[in-house]
Amino acid sequence: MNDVTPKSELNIRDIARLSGVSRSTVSRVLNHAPNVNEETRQRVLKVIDQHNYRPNVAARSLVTQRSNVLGIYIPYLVDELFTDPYFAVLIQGITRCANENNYDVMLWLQEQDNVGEHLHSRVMDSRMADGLILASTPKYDLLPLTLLERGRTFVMNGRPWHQIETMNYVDSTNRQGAQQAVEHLARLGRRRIGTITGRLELGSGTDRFIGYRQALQRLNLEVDENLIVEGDFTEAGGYAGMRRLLVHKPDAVFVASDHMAMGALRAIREAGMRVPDDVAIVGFDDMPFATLATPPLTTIRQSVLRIGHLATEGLIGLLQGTITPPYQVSLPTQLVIRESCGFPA
Amino acid sequence: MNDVTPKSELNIRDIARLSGVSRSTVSRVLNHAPNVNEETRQRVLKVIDQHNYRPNVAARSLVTQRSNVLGIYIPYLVDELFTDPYFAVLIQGITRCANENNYDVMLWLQEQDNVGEHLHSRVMDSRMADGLILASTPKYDLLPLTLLERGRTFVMNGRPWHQIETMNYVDSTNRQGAQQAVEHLARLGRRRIGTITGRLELGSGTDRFIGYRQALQRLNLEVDENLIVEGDFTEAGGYAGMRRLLVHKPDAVFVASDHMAMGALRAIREAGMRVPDDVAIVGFDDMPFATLATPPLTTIRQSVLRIGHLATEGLIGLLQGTITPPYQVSLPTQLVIRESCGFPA
DNA sequence: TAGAGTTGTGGGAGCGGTCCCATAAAAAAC
DNA sequence: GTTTTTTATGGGACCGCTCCCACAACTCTA
Repeated sequence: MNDVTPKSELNIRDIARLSGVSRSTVSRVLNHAPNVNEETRQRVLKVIDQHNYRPNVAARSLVTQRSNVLGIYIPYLVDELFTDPYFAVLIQGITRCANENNYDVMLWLQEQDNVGEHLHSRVMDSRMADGLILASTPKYDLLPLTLLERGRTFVMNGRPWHQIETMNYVDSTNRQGAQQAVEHLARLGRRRIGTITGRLELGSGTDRFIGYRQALQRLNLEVDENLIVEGDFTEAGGYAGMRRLLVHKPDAVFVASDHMAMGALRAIREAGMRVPDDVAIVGFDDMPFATLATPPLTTIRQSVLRIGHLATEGLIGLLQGTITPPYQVSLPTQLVIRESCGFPA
Repeated sequence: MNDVTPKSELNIRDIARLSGVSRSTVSRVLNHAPNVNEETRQRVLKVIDQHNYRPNVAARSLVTQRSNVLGIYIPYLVDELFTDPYFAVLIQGITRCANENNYDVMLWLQEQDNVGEHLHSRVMDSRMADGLILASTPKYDLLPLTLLERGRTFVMNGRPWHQIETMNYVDSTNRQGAQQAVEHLARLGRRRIGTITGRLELGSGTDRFIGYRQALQRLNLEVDENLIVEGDFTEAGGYAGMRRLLVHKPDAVFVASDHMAMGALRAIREAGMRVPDDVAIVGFDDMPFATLATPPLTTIRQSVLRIGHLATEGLIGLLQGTITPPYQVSLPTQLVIRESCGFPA
């Protein structure tokens, strides 16, 4: 069928024979073990190099019981409508840290159809990954519990919904972030502060919403249900949400993600209103495009790259036993003031 | 170090013992081999289910010499400035098709620092993946040649720069697409048609530029070097490019990607000019956000999801011997008329 | 009813590594 | 100069699976 002669791979015995030593010695060279004569080592390395020999990973992991592979599980349809850069950046952060530590990365994405079961069994079946990172798992997704039950090692990105005491996770301080946003708007004299929430079945969505309410209460501002619209973290959701919100004439809106904020800005522009003059906007995430918005977006910064990095670092630590579970990290957020909410007087 | 007792995994012998058959029979059940008594099969399946047994992938691939893993290689820094949804969608297309065919997906991303060597050796060393998909490889990236030399199976996304006769690839008809764009602008009466090119060390960048020139020549329009600006496929590049272009007063611009077109629109807006009245714009890609632009973007559609799908399908076919190399696919593009270039009279 | 074919099952070898243990040679200690 | 320790190396067992071959029991054919 195939014209290419599959160059029969050499194995460790071949290398041993070619360099006149035993398999054990070759293995020692490969694994940087001590007690190998320098001359011998060089000889073996030369043969390895000449023949482009690479140890067979399957054989190696069969005996070591490790694969040096981390899995990323994204139970979240990468939105077709306006692809969310959040995940691209997160994946980047994870792979970078993984590669630095000599791990490769395996990817499991949610599909439209396999809403749960299929993907779960894929993830569970393939015992290929030593450990997993679960990206923003929704409330109804029970994979974390299953993994816990099976005794597998994993770190969640975003706080868990269940068994929070025992789970490993890295999260931003979403409540505090939302509070910062609302407090900033209040400080600028805004009083009718609305919100477009994120997906409430995600921890980040719920927590930012809670933070919003807490801030209003703390500031003794009325919580007007008309000024609360449920969004879904998409641009389209932000657009739709803002259109509904505008009817009730807010003078400021805390939008739970920059992505949605872009949609919100579009809706405001279309309505012929001005930002920040008529409506002030604060987003969340500080995505790369926040500075490019018109006007540039005031937002709450969280470093997604850093979240990915910390999650990976934690996972590797757990796997290697240098970290004792639970590994739980909260990353502070930061208010970034740009023009979409006007400057303080 | 670790409190969790690592639930000692059962192996095929355990399952055999527990269900009172031999390893061979369990193996037959696992692999849906014929000649297994129905009653026996059920008994074995029950034991497997009760104990959540999963065959060890390392052991299996050691003997079958297959891993059922595909690798994706992205030699392209996922841009921090304005993350390109192209890759997110491509990855989605690939993993979907891979999963449908019972393959898992491994990811290798370019990092800032490992500009070449590091990543290459990662990819080459890990013989874990049965085959690879290379996403938009630049001219100077010699990985395809190395892989070819080593006899490994891979499909390129975007046409190769070398050994084009023997390489497997899936590409859009970029030249024709660019021609469609320019011809459309000419048809609408535009004469000073400029372009912001993509990264010219990518096939797509070069081909779209070639298509632009060919179209002008075919239409007997002058090729004015002042109306040609080299871009890099980023939003920021589009913005910068358009600012330079505006000085020479084009009445239309073919922008080699929607992503750049967003930046171009921003530059035009800032300059106080109007689209399409003063400058008509045609993009390329038909990204999800093209409809959301102000004004909605006329563009050349290519289905990135489909490209990913076809590349994966091809790769799997090559691996399984149902496709004979070279596997070379060209996907037609399609002009999508929206408002950024005005409607035909 | 003997011979040939079919069906269901078990056991051995081997995939390509790692790691423990044995051992020879060299170096250090007394 | 003998004993002890260190250094360098080799060989066997094993990781958990697949696949080939052997073989028993049963069915079919003439």
